[in-house]
Amino acid sequence: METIHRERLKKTLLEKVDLRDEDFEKIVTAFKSKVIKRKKDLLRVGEVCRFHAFVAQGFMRSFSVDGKGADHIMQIACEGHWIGDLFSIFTGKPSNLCIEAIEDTTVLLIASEKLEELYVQVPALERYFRKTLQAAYVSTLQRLSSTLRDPAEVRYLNLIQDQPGLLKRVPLSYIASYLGITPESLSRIRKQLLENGV
Amino acid sequence: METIHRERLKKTLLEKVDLRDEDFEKIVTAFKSKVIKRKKDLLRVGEVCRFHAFVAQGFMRSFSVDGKGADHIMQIACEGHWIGDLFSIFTGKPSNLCIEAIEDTTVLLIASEKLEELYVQVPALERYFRKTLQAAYVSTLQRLSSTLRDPAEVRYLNLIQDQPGLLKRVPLSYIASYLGITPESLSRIRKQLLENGV
DNA sequence: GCAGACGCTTAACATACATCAAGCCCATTT
DNA sequence: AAATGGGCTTGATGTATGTTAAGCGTCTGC
Repeated sequence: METIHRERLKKTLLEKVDLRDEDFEKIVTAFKSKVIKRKKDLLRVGEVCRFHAFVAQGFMRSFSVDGKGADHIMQIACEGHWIGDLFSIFTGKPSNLCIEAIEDTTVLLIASEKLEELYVQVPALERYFRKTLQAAYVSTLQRLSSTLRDPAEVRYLNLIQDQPGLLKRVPLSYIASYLGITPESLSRIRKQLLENGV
Repeated sequence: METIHRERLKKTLLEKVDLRDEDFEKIVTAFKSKVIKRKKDLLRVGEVCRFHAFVAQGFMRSFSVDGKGADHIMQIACEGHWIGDLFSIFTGKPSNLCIEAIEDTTVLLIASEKLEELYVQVPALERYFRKTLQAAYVSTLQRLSSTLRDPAEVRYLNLIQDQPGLLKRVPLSYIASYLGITPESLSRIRKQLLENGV
């Protein structure tokens, strides 16, 4: 594993918990790195997801495909974030999601079983994941709330305010899908905003 | 605390983890019961939520109010389920939600701080809440996914299939709000379904 | 340098759902 | 029994978003 990716992982863990160097060494050996080319996938619909993936460099997305073949993006994960299908990991059932690289991406993978074992040896790691899970849950609740009550224009503005980097590196069609609208609708919304000087 | 409510709590915990009687005794003394009359609230917008509430009997709902004064129901919790504002509990910030009784309801309250202390004394309790949190998160992800991809009719059918009891005890206007539509729209959807003999 | 694919935009039209306003049914109060 | 109010439905109309189809740049592989 390249040093830069190790350091990226270490930095991310240290943001939430204290970790002795020897603990980090134990942790890092449980990961293996993998490069995924743009538009290639890490998980396909129907497979059981047995890993958590840490995005060391690049962008990944997870999405489901509806009856008409349209994508619906659940998550967009950039450097320093995790991606996986928690439904499949926790229940052991086949995933309804596809996980794929948006650009050439390096992920660090850890088997979910292995992670459970590490929890016992390194309690700080369990604390890290509990905190991360809590934060992700709260953020999903807010996304749901916003989806239920705000029009697409407001959701778009909130998104680019929270994650300005997205616009630069992710196609607009993906952002539209993440917001739950079509690329055409997003295009109209953006035009409207431009005309009003926002 | 009435015996029937103690037993309701005990039964719910035992569904997910093993628990010695003495541990349950330790746990149960940390709760205090409270009766909330129909339409009265347990938490108001702007307050910091410092508790988890176990619904021992009755129905509670949590909702936010938008700029036009319309409710948007985030959660409907019946007997054996938990309700609270995780955003506020985890961040310590004031809540954007109101939590209120749908019918006369008995809740068992535990301070979130107290719960943290109990985790140390009774590891099985921490395991219980971790599992519960995971399940709730996964279920929220699926609700979000459905909200993004399915029309309201499908979401309604899924809801009454998963929780048939709701229809009997919760006003349709609340179900509409939970689905993210108006009561008028839900009424039309139900009419349509009746005409098609569903 | 060119063909093709991709990402984005635009326009015309269709649909799902919201809004506004009215009225009905049923339970509760008087 | 009449009056009241809440919950639900209905109809007419409005709006946000979807659908279909076309076109336009830009990048990329050949």
